[in-house]
Amino acid sequence: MGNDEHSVPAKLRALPSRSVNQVAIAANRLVDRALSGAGSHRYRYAMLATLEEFGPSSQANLGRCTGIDRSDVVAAVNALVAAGYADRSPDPSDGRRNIVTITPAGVRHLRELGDVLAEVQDELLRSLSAAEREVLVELLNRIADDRDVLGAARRGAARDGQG
Amino acid sequence: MGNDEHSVPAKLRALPSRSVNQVAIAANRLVDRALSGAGSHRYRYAMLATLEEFGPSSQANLGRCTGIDRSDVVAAVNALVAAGYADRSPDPSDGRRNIVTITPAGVRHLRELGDVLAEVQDELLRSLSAAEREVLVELLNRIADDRDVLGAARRGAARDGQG
DNA sequence: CAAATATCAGCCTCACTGAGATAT
DNA sequence: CATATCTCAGTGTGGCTGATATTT
Repeated sequence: MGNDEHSVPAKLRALPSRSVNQVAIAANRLVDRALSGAGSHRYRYAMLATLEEFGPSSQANLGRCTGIDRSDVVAAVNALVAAGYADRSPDPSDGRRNIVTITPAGVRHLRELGDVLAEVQDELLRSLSAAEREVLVELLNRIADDRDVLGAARRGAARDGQG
Repeated sequence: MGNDEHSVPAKLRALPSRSVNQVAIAANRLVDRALSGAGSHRYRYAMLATLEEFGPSSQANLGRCTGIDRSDVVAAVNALVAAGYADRSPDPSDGRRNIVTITPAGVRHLRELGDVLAEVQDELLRSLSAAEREVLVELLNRIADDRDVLGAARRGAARDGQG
């Protein structure tokens, strides 16, 4: 029989969509394990980071900034509020919206999770030099930005605010 | 309110695990749509490519080469056999194994899917130059190889065959 | 009326687990 | 006996859809 040692076919190694997916699987495994060990979750980190960097935000906007589905934002905000890491209050100037605000405890939690995640990235990327890591992230973000525009346009967003 | 135009926080943009996941989501969306349009599936392409490149193989080995779980290999092989793209027969020299072989129709199907996938890659990576695409794949494969060794070791594989 | 928001209820699939029967 | 293979049954969850109520 041809190949009883496991090696990946050239056709698959040369397929970017596949390589990126394999790495994403590994990355998510590491991240999810680490964050759940820290009593948190990918989505919550993303939302806390957004709230800290951009200030209070509607839930819809949180979804846009993080790429998390509107439907899942609800649950994640619930968790943040329940843990005391965020406050949710109705927007006085727009009755449709809730304004979500990060709390001091949320800021502390964000820092902790940031430390945890830094270790995870280091583990994930240990086979890459610092320069290579930068290149990788730059290329990935270029693709993500490119595709995200379409996604947002298709969904009819990217139209409110400073737009 | 801080940021009503949707832009991604720096903390998230600088997180490789996140960037890679965003791109993987976009990639899988494109690939799955295209392959299902061609009446096929990611897993089936991976297995056909493996069978063509390495020759007939046990199902367990197919799983190792493609990174597809043993459990999902069963269903994918079923589909290939039902479509006439592969044959499955018991291994005369090892009663535990099935030997899976690609058929001529399977080879033709593989080529078709290869064409479809080439277009998809081009669409996914349209914001990158040819050189950048190569760099991206090289870096991703380095990570995947690195992490895969561990995964295989943890699972107790990478022990049979040529060692 | 059209469009945006928050929420809920639920879907599908992928990656994965556990256990079994069989064979080495 | 320990280990490997194939198979099935089932799980968790991530990303997503559809619908509703509310407000703009």
